[in-house]
Amino acid sequence: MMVESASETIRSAPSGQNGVGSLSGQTDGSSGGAKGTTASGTGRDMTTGADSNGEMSPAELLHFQQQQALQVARQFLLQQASGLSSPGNNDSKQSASAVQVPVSVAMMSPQMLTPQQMQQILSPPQLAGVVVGIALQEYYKKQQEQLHLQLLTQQQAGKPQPKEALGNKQLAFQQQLLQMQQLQQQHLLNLQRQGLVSLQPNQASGPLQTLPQAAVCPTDLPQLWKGEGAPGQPAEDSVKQEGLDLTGTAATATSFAAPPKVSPPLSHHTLPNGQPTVLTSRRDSSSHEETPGSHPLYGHGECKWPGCETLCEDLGQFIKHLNTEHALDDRSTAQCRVQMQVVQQLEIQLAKESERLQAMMAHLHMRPSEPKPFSQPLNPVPGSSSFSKVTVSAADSFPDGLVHPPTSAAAPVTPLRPPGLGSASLHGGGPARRRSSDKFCSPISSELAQNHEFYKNADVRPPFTYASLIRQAILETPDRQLTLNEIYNWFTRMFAYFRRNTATWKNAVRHNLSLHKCFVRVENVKGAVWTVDEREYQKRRPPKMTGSPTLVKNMISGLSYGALNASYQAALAESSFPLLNSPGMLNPGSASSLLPLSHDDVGAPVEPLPSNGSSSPPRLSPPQYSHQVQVKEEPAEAEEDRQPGPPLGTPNPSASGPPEDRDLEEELPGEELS
DNA sequence: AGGAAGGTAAACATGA
DNA sequence: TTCATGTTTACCTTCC
Repeated sequence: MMVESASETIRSAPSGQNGVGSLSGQTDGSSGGAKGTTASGTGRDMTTGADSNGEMSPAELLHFQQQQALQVARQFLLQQASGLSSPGNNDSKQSASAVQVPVSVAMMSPQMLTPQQMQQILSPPQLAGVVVGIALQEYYKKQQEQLHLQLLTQQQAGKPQPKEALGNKQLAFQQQLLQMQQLQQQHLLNLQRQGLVSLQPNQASGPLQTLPQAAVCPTDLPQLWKGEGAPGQPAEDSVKQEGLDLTGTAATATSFAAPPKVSPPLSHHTLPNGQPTVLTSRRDSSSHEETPGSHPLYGHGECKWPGCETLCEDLGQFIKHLNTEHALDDRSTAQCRVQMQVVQQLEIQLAKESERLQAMMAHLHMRPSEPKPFSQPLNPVPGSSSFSKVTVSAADSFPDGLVHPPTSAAAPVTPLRPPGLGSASLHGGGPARRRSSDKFCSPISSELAQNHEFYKNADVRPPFTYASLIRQAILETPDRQLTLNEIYNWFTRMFAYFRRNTATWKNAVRHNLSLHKCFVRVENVKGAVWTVDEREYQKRRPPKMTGSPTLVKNMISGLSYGALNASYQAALAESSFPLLNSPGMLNPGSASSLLPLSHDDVGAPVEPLPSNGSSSPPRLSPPQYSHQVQVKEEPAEAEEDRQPGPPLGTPNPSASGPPEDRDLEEELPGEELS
């Protein structure tokens, strides 16, 4: 049975059922890998093209390459001089894989690293050395290729070139290469000393191979792109990547270059559901600023070609400039290759990060103490007990009121339990059925408002009961009514968790709708819609009064709704004000929905309800549904509910309660009390 | 230990 | 017939 449900989930999810088809690809990471492969292949193609499409004469080419080599060497020496060892020696533990830097930090951090934080980690000055190493490697290879090309060209073309001249040049070039090799080795040793590289004997000749995950710091790329230019430029300036705008096509993938334009490096590559878009995202990111009359390499009146910045008045001029200055030549090709390498590195890193994200999310689906084997993160077994025990205490509002859940990296943010909430957050090893918000203080609307993005992206089961979720879904709508399918859609829209196991939770939703009296089915012209009877909902579950269960019980059984309502407020005053004051409460969606609700549910008990007689729908919450409300009518209970006159002097918000009070009232329901 | 609440599964009915 | 919707029951787990 479970298997069937799971398979159904798998089938139904991509089918777009209930309008969630757009989410179907969220967990499919294969595309990224495929694209990555494509990128690699393209890179090789480009390399080949560079070799075969050279238009410069060998002498020019050699000169050009030498200039580049010198420039790179200069930068390298600068890096050496400025000291790659940056502030934290602890960084020396960031070994071979620079990716491990965010890994360790992220894992140790109580909160997930934001892309900005990752950026800070990935692009500190010490990483410049890595980049220089890559640059050296790149240009070293290129020099070799060009040298080989030169030789081939000369042999085939049979150009009558003085052997001596060529020999001298080759000699000088080879010396240069030798120098570069030495620099490479020196650089490698330097990196090794600092722990940036774990040197392996067979890789000593190629730093790049030792840095497969090295985070290419694009801030250094301009140095490469500008390598042949401004030879007299002070080295310091070359490090500053001054004025470089990397927001063009090439740099959008690495747009975390210049500080003012700092943007999360991964955010551009991560869909809201957390899936990397890899290459497509590069296109997207480059095209996002593309307008019908623009060009991805043209923006803000200047050429966005890496290291160019040539001012162009209009697009036409730019096109002309592009065709003249950035035609297909070795230089452009080399720049492309550099850029591709950057992209490749980022893709590798992205793949690593995505993998880590999956592992983290999978981990979060298991309780830490859960000895069960690692379950399939992307397709949890529906109905399994382990699945039910997912409850990461995401309901716990973060004390700082921040929305910790990420907006870009698909919420690896672990909803870590705020220390201050103590056991309430744990709710005792909480299986999902003990939704924290149901029994404790976190209001669902507040919680959802605060962690909306998190639940939207992270495959974490929301710590709310189905009933509270359904209620929230209904209350969020202006009309306070939803069809079943709309409720489904709300679930899938709001919670990544509910984008799978559709058969399970949909059944649960229907079950809850039918089971709980607080959900009223209203026959509409179009069909049936579901509304919420707040009174029933609040009556449904008693507030968990701290320290006095008996009191609660007495209240439930003996007091009228008004008294209960008063107790709600008392409890609220004690426990929930901080939460209610949280920014989440000001969420427009929830707030807008709260006001009328308060009017409805709070006012109802005090109003002379029986005006409609006992036959009237007792749980007719929304006034607009004065028409036929049917189903699930419990006249007896309704009569009970209608015992007017809150004896305990319940504040009657329906009379003249300020909106704030109404909001508070709305948040009063038992589930939101502690 | 037992009840309450909630989650899950399933059977069944109904209507489009 | 199939599917969505709705109802109901049963069983389970967890908490109190």
